[in-house]
Amino acid sequence: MVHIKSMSDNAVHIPSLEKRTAGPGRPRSFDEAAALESAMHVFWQKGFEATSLDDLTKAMGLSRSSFYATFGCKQTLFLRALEHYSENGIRGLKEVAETAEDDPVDAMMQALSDPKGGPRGCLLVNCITELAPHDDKVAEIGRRHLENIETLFAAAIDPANPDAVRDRASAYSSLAIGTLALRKAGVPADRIARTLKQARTVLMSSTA
Amino acid sequence: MVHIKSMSDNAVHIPSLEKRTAGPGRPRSFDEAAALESAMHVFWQKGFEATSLDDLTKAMGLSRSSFYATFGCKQTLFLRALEHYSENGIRGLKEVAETAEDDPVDAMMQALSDPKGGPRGCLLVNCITELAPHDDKVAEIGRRHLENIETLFAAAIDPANPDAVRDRASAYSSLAIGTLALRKAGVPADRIARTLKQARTVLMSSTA
DNA sequence: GATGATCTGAAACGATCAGTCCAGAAATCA
DNA sequence: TGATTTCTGGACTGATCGTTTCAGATCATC
Repeated sequence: MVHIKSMSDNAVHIPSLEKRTAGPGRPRSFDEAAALESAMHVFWQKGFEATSLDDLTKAMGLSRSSFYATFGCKQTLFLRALEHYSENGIRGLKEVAETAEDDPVDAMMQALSDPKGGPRGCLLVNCITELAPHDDKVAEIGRRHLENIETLFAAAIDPANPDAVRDRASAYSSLAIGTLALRKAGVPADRIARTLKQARTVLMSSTA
Repeated sequence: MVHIKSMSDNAVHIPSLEKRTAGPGRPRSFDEAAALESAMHVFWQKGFEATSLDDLTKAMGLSRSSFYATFGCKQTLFLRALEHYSENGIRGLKEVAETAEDDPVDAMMQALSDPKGGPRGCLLVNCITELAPHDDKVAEIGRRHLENIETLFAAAIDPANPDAVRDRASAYSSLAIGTLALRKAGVPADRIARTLKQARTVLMSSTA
């Protein structure tokens, strides 16, 4: 732990957000979005605390100087990575629901419980667990993410009246997220699938 | 991160386990079990990585020397703390189920979702999220813990034939654990309670 | 070619980390 | 009393941490 004056401090300066107009000078030789994506994957794999600046610069292919000139500091990059992850994740989940062949709810639960990230689970759930209790910004991003997931579930359950099934949507969401712990602990995938299917069958058969 | 040669290495030396026979010399002036308990709470609050030796010794009321003489190193203490937590937690959950006035399953879900640890959630779920993918020992302790929870649920659902309702027990367990993420993200308690109640009602009404 | 922005790589900063070691005080037993 | 063990507290090691700074190379515009 270093003197990072609480990651929750407001008004962090993010240099790269003031896009400079094309003019004289050497142009940026790396793709900022691609670098952000790479950083996200590192945070995803190792968590915030365990990710070092060397890990980041190595994965992003940047020198330390460019890193700080572009992203300000580790925490702001981290928050941007979280936002990026959330946007991507929600968009992806929406697509899963829309392109599902028969049961969109089932497809969403599958996608949440067995994410493309593999055993890394969901970056935001990881971060909520690791940091949210001590960091308001992370908590808020996490809350928004969970809320968006619930909204998608509600829409999938009853497109005509999603507000009425909000609690059930929340239950689906929580259940899928809960199975991530099983997966990370090494419980075999088929057992998790059975758990999910069982719950889905029961919840589906009910109209409550 | 330091050179901790992977926490998963086997055969870690734990000095305190060779209990010394009462003989000459100054007797130990602190309660090892109480110190372990204190350490557990620190890990619970901050996680493994973010907990420093100073945090530990301060909370445990030990000098650095006594700490290392008694517990060997941070990792072994940590693993002992996890075991201690799991035993306590399972015993407590069992008691909750046994002393529940009407619905033991409901009482268990409440206890899991709103643990005595408050916003810290469940220590083992936290550790699974933070460390299990990179640490076999943590993963194994976590897996055992989750399994024990499921067993308790199964016994509460159908004491006569718990094996038959294992999947449903797993669903209850995962759901309760999933709501911990909501809690940590700062979702209001009453909304979480509604989610839980909704799922419980539905799952209860079914015999599947 | 000059200017200016960005690049690189490396060095250095102060701080914190886990873990070791030591000297002296304190407390028990023979 | 003497032997033995644990106590405390602080100094120390070697490493890593996030961050800053700098000199020199590079590449675009004027």
